[in-house]
Amino acid sequence: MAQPGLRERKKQATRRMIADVATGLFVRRGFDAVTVAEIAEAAGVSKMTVFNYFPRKEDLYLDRHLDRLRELEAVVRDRPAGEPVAVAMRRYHHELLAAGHPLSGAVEGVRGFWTVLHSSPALMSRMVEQEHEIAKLLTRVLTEETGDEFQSRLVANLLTATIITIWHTPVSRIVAGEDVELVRREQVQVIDHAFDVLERGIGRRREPLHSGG
Amino acid sequence: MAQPGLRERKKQATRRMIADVATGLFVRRGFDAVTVAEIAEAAGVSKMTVFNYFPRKEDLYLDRHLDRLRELEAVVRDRPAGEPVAVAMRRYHHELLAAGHPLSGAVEGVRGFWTVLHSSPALMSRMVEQEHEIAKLLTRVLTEETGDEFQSRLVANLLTATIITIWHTPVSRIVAGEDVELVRREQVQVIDHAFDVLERGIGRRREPLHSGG
DNA sequence: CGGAATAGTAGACTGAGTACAAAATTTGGT
DNA sequence: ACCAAATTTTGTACTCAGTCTACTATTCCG
Repeated sequence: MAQPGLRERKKQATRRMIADVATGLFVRRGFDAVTVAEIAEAAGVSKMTVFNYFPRKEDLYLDRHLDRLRELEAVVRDRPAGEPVAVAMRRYHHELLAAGHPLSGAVEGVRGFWTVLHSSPALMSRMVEQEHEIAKLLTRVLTEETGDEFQSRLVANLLTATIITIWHTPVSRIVAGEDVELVRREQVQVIDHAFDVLERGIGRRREPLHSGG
Repeated sequence: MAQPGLRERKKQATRRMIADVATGLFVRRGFDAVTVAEIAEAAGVSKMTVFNYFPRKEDLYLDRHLDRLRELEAVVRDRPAGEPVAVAMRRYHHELLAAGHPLSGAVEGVRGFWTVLHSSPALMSRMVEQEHEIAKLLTRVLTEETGDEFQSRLVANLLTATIITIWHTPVSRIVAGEDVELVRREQVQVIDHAFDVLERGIGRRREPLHSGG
């Protein structure tokens, strides 16, 4: 079994350290007001090293992207045989929420995260690009599975739109000052409603969301 | 009535001229190989003037974006009372196709356009950002109409995913070398199939796309 | 230990985008 | 035709992200 080895462990530590230093500076002073040279200096490392680990400045802040991609790929690939993707994805999001995972969006920390994100067009742009990469990933995986590229891309794009909406909803509510615990509780219905619409289509009339129950 | 006036007419002419010069250079030599300074020089204008008209270099190439937003907004706003958005949007895309409009995607010119687009990550990123702006626009218009922001965002994002897929499909087929006329003819079904899935959901089994008929 | 990989450094360079103040042009009124 | 205000354009200098290259330090493994 591939024991990481000193070299690999040092690399991961350096990577984390740089990202943490950078995030700290971004949160305190805003994304645009911090230069990469400053980050390098504060992290005790050369500017080139920063770019070695993070090809773009924005990636210093949005550094969980690869993990997310890997997880979403696993959700699709490892689902029970014959189970529709939407079902697996719905379950996954319920689990994220139940586990209090930051990516569920219904978590205290998103307030600060979102504020920094919104302060910089460059960061927003990169985030949108990452969402696009989710769609590309899902397209690829589904195409491998079914062989029908058009249908796969359509489903992948719709699925991604659903995922994005599910994330955006609690985040904007929390940023708007709503109670985190309340948002968290109602998020169960948000997830179910979004996937209901995805599975049954926007052409069907449905109950309004907060109709009690 | 506000006759344009010399000043305004000159501005529009200058804008067009700069965009045309830039596009010409991009097509001939690739997006990244052309500097803004060069474009300015070739257009007989200062670099600052270029940035006056186009805030980002990428906007020199993707300069129809505002027009597109305005049209999509009109499609939603001016649809017959009570008609579902998806129906209006489906009709609009059939009309684009029938009119041989470049934005239908099923047109000879997309080959060159797409090649340049794909050659540059910066351009691709900007295009994705523009697609995101479509979703934001639709969210805003639908929210104004219904008052339900969550539902509006969900529908807007799904609608945008559908639109994107509808555009991407003929483009990638044409780039792959398929016959433009064939793609154009089959695009009618692509549009209908995509909107069927949007309206009826991905949970329903449907006929495969090319089952004849 | 010692040579091969690999990680990190220094510093110069490119090019997008901004700041600012001076110069040119259009406008509308007289 | 002329003038003054408003607006557009320009030149210049600047900042900063990101790249390139040649050099040094560290880790790996036999």
